[in-house]
Amino acid sequence: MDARQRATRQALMDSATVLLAENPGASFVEVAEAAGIGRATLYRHFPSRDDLLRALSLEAIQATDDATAHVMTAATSSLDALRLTIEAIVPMGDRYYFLIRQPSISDEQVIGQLNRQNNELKMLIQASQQELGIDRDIPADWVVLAFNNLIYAAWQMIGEQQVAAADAATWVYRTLIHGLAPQAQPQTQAQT
Amino acid sequence: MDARQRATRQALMDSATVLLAENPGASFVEVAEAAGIGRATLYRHFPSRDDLLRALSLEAIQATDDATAHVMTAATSSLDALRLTIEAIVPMGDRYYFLIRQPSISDEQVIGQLNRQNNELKMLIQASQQELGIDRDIPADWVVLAFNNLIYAAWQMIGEQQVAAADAATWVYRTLIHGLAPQAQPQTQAQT
DNA sequence: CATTTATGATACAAAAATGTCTTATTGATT
DNA sequence: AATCAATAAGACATTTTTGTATCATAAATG
Repeated sequence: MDARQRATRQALMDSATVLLAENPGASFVEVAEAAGIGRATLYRHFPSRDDLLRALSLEAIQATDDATAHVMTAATSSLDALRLTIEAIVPMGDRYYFLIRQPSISDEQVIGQLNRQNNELKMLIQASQQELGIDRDIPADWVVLAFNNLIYAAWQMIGEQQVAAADAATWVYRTLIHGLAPQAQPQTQAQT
Repeated sequence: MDARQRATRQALMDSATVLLAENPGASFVEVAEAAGIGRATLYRHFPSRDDLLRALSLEAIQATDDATAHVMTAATSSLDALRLTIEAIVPMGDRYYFLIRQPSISDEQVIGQLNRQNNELKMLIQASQQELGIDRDIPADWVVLAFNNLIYAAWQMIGEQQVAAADAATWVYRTLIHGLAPQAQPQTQAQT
């Protein structure tokens, strides 16, 4: 029954994720071309555009869950968990980017899963605020938005400037937690 | 010749900016409906979709230029100029958001203007690095991306969470420069 | 008030996108 | 090697989108 079917399906989903991340309005003709398969085959796998979007979204959500599964056990603090999460997600590239950029996800399940992920992130942030790793005066919702958009910035940086994912992840964490002003040096203060 | 023509044109561009910022793939039917005008009138003003996109882009670029025109003379330092720029742009909402979200701008002039704006921002950032307001070890391109995406985050925050633009602008600057960790207090250190 | 001019409504045509179906071919499976 | 399943290619119908043209109406200008 299956062998090349699973192969084409995976190749299809991979190329579609990349394509739709860059151009969310791409047509099914373009999706099929990008995957190097016939349009009929595309429809056989995904009867409608919504089906494809839904499958790609759920796969991306699952992939981010997998990538961050180890975080809670490995982290020494909530702030450290945040750092590990960034390091896990930034290298995922298009997969996560796809989730952010998609404007019209109307599927119940997808929306539910996205809300769950955002809530988990928010709770992690609130825990960090309890532990005084993040200022309690900052709304947790702002931290969530800043987090997501800095991840997006990292994706752009990797794509446009050819930098390593690990470097980009470092900058995301640095920006989010310490900002880009020069770090206070733990050495002799400068005299006037 | 003109009177209601300019009126409808402005109302049209305003509503189109909002609509296309939220849904970049909106059809001309939707654009006309959102503006409350006939589809024929829309085509009379903008013969093609590209014409509309181009006009909206150039208007948005001009608007951001206007909003930041005072910055260079009013700023006390490059870092202060960055702060003033954030405070000027964040309240612009959809206008600036429109510029970021539009995926397919192929117009030469628009691309040129966007590059100019990004270059001006980059030079301001490099000046801040010279003045030690921003760490010289951070790539200026990263600061540019972080800047733009945090502005975007501010727009989301204002729209979703009903916060004041001034507050959002504060958080953007705080995140970008100092990060979200608790600020070092200039008072007696806590004893163990 | 008369004339010009933008507009709304509608009709129409061309193109693109979506979705279904059939047939021959190619690649797995046994 | 024989069979079965998946695919490519293409025909076809439907819907959406885009763009043009016409005409009557309403509003601004002189």
